[in-house]
Amino acid sequence: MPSSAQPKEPAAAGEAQWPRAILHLDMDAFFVNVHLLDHPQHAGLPLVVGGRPEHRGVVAAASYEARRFGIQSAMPMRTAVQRCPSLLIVGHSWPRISECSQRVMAILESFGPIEPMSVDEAYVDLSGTSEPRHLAQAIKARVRQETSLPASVGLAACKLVAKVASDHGKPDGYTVVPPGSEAGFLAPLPVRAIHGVGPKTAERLVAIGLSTCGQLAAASPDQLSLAFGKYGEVLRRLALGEDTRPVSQGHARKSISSETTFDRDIADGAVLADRVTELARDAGRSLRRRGMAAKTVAVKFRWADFTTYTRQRTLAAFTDRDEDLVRVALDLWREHWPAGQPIRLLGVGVSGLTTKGRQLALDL
DNA sequence: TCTGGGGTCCTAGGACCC
DNA sequence: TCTGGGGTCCTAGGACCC
Repeated sequence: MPSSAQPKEPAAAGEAQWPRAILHLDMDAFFVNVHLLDHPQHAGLPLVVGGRPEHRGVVAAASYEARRFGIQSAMPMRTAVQRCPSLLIVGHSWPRISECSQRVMAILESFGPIEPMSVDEAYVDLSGTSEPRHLAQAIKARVRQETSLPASVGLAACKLVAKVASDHGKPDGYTVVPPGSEAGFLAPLPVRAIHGVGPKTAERLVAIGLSTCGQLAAASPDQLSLAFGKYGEVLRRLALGEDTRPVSQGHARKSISSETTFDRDIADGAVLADRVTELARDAGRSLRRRGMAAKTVAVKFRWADFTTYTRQRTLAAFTDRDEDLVRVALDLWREHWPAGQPIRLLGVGVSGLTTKGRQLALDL
């Protein structure tokens, strides 16, 4: 676990020219530290934010003290408690998390165009500024001053490397990767460090002898193409730190969904139908709150053995009405639920979204 | 007593149209 | 006997991320 708060500047060499300057900011153990703002007496304890073990909860965020017990996010809470019986489990405080997130994003926005990736993470485009390093330090300092929350930042000429850099220095990190030193910075890191290389891809890469970014970068295009098709070349370029994706503001939402895992698997059709109805109404509320309408409705099932199905249907027209969403969701559910089959999770989602304004314009 | 909830993107196959 | 192609829409599943 990296614990240094010292600035790290691999291959720092003179004042480099920045073709683009992209900062990635990632809040450290965000949910945990937001909780500690209001409960300072919990500081220093092994603490996690997440769902209760008796409700099949998982860890959303773990304090650094909890991590020493081998506890990580996404771990089943039951497992976490086994590893640390004295673990303190607290729920999410969504209003507080949202408020802190908005304050952080407002600070970032005052420095340049931002692309938020989640509540606790965003890119800032500092291209064209004369002193991106100083700005990166100023951003980190202002976040700390104005929110009392620690963050890690990474500065590089592309998004991929900025992201890896912010991760590299955690917690409280400040890592600059000057232009030209990207490949050297990435080379010793495991392929898993690349954003987009998950467990499956990493396993396949390791199986063909490519464990580090340096090995991936040096692999023959033919070998990669054979194993990964077109994606092979993408991977190789990422491992070299070549990434031209822009920092883009204003992503349009593509889907909205609501799902629930039951404390115990349920096989009672009446109970399940009620939950499908509630979930469809949740989706309807979300749509209307955002002033959107949807054309496709999907129902998601997860059986006791964790296998997961989705079944979707596209309508003739956009809708944001509970009545329509509930009807389609219930139809899908009835058509595809083998009566009596115990269900672990139910979900209802909508996609094919449009804003109401555009829908009205089309209707006229 | 394993395994949340909210998303995005990609692939692949079938239907359908020109 | 032949069985083109490209484009778009739709569905389902999987990898991945926070």
